[in-house]
Formats: sequence, C-alpha cells, structure tokens
Amino acid sequence: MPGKNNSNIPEVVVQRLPQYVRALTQLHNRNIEVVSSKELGDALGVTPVQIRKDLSYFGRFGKQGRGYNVVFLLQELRHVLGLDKQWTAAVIGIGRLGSAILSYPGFGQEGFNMVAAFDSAPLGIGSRIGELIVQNIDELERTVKSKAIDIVIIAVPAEQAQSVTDRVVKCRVKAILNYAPIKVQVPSDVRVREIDPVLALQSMTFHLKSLHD
Amino acid sequence: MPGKNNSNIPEVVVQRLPQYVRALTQLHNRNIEVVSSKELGDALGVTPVQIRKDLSYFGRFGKQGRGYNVVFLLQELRHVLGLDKQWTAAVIGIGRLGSAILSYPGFGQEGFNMVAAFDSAPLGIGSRIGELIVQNIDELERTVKSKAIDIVIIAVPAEQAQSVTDRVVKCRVKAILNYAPIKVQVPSDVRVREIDPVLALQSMTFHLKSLHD
DNA sequence: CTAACTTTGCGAAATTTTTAACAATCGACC
DNA sequence: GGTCGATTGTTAAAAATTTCGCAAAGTTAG
Repeated sequence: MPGKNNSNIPEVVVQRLPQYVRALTQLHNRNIEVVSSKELGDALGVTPVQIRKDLSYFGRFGKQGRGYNVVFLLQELRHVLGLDKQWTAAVIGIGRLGSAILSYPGFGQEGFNMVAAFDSAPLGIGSRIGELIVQNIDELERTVKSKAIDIVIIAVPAEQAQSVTDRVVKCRVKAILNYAPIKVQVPSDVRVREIDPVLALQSMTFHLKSLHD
Repeated sequence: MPGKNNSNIPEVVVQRLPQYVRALTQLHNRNIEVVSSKELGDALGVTPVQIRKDLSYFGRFGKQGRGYNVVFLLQELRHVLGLDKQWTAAVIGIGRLGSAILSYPGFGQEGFNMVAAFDSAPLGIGSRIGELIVQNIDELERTVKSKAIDIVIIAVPAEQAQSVTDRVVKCRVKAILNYAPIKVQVPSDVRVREIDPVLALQSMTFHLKSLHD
C-alpha cells in the first residue's frame, strides 16, 4: 500500500507534515544525512511512533536499523505536500498588517509568491509595496483569473472579512489564510487557516490563571 | 459536578473556548440576549453538541427550551479562561514583526498589555515604539521580575529563538507566544503557542495539489 | 558468518474526541 | 394547569487518533 494516491489521510497528519519538512531541512543544512524517527521526534517534541505512523500513510521511506535518508525523505515529503511547486498568493487589505505580510521574505523563500495586493481605501491604492502596486479591490475577480492566484491572504478588518471572503470564494479560490479575528464561513471545498494570536493567548491564560495567586 | 475546579479538561476544549467568547461578544454587541447552542454553532461552524459538551466541563449555564443568556455565559467563560484579569506581556525582537506586534491594538483591547520590549541589536535599543522604550535583552531577567511579566512574545529570527526561549524559561515565565519559524523546546509546565503562517500555507497546498492539474 | 543491537512499518489495543440519543426541564399558548 | 415544541445536559456509542508490541530487516563488531 505504499504511496497511497490521495485522500482519507487524516487532516491532523497533513498538518504535521510541514513541521517534519522544516526539521528535515534544518538537518540537511547541518549536513546530516541520516536521521531516525527517535531523533526527529526529539527535535520536534513528538513521539517516534507518531512520525513513523504519519509517514506510513504515504509510503515506506526508511531503512530498518538505520533510519531515514534526510535528502530522500525531504524530497518525498515536499512532493507529497506540493512544496515542489511554486504557488501564487494575493493579499487583501494593505494596512499595517497587510504591508508586513507583503514585506515578509519567508513566504517567497518557501515558494509562495505574492503576485497581487488589494485594498478598498482610495488612499493606498496605486502605492507601491516592494514590487507590487496596490490594486483596487474591484479588480479582484479579473486579477485572480489573469494571475492564476492559488491562495488569498485576508488582512482586512473583522467587519469586512466575511464579505471579502465571499468574493474570494466566488473566484473559485480554494485556499484562504485569514488574519482577521473572525471565523469566516466558506463552502466545504474551500480550506481556511486562521492566524489569530489573540485566541492563542486566550487559551494560555486558562492555565496561567490557576498558577497565578 | 457543575463548576469543576480545575484540570483534566481536554486541551482541545480549552482551545475552543476563546472562540465561543468571541462569538458571544459579537452577539452581545448586536444586543442579542439569548442564544441556543444551535445558533452559536452555526456562527462558528461547529456542531451544537460540541458546544454543549464543551460547556458541560465547566458547569450548567443554559436553560432547557430557551438557550443561554449571552451576558451570563460570556461572563462565566471569561472567568473560566482568566480573561477577567489583566495580563502583562513583553515582546522580544523588535524588527519589522516585533514592531507590528507592539503596535497592534488587538492585544490591549483583550486585556493583554505590552509592558516591555527587548532587542539585542544596539541600533534599535533606546528607541521608542508607542509608549515603550526598547530595552537591551540583558535587562530581561530584571524586568520580567520587576514588571511581573506573565507572557513573553518571541519575534526574533529562528536561529536565536531557542536561546531566547531558554532565558525566558529561566525567568519562570509559563506562557510563550512564538512567532519564530522553529519549534522551541520547553519544560512541560511551560505553554507555547506557535504563530506560523508558512506552516499553515504548507498544509493547504497538500489539498490544492490534487486539485491543480 | 554469527550474534547482538538498532530501527522501521504495521496490525491491534488503548485512549481521546466527537457524535448520537434521550430524559428532564423550560416557556408559551390555550 | 395541561399540552406542545424547543433546547439543555448527560450517558452511551461511534469515530478518530495515538500508543503499544513485535516481526522483519538492516547494521556493527568480532
């Protein structure tokens, strides 16, 4: 059953794979050629079994008594995740947050290329951020098509997030990264990931509370 | 068993509570006084049973045939999560990201007060961001104590994240929000939440891939 | 070449999390 | 005050996820 074609892969597993890729990349940069599930697990704070089980959904990549060839496993996982392709992304909402996102080099380094920026405020439209000109949101539909945008990053205020999302969904975009502090509704074939530091903090205070006085 | 004192609450449940708080706050702002688990679930994209089950870990807050009083439930959940307290936070790493974090008004609005900022580069130290003066990282230990810092937000480059974390942990800080693209190791009594947009994107491309030719 | 040791991959067991089912209770209306 | 529809809270079942246990296979050392 190695190299299973597509789905009924648990979503939790898919969400752990990028971490494995990152850890393997670091090992590769340190010229480490072979790694065991034990070592990889230690680096990531997960159990070795977890890693072996996760990998087994996609194939057999290791050697008994030895471990995994770092370069090979990296290649395989990057392929599984589609990280061997280039992806196009657009940012909507070019305020402080949106500008920071556009300027962050980390996306491009990983193959996520920012190819368009949109805003609704006439003030910002036309201004340049890096190599992009901020476009009027009215041009969204046309540009998604012409630039074949795969992913949309939403950085508008909470009040506008749902309506912007609806427009994005209508353009047949299937992946949204949402920085707005609101849970947007989308059809089930559209993936959304939330970036929400306030929620993250709020789930920690539950534990801090009992600690504190 | 209503009003269970403390732990053996599943962590998944704790992480959903802040979302409920947010949705309830929105309902409150719209002057809605009562909400059913069905309605709340629809707003959040979770099932009504999920909500009722989650709430049942902490007490009995609803009325059969009617639903939940929004203000009351909000109050209770905010208390459960410790959101009725003020919390102090410090940011380490005042580059583009760190500055954006310090300037973001969303934290203060929710009771997370930024009370210190640290950097290691002599260039930035002493400069003012909002009402804070950027301090030398050497003053970390002293300041955590003197300002009773509850939460540390890490916004340094990946290479420095682990060593900064180690220092933070030594100061007995029990909650870390990590923006660095690396999984930091901490003792089990320290909570870490990762903010990692690249990982989020990378777990979506898995699904996009099979879609995309 | 053999023995001792290491580590994978996988089926099965254990645990955790979600979902279903339903009695109990509330509110409204007649 | 009795009936009807709505909705909670909880126990039980189902589903999902993690962990265990171990045979098979590779490595190292003598």
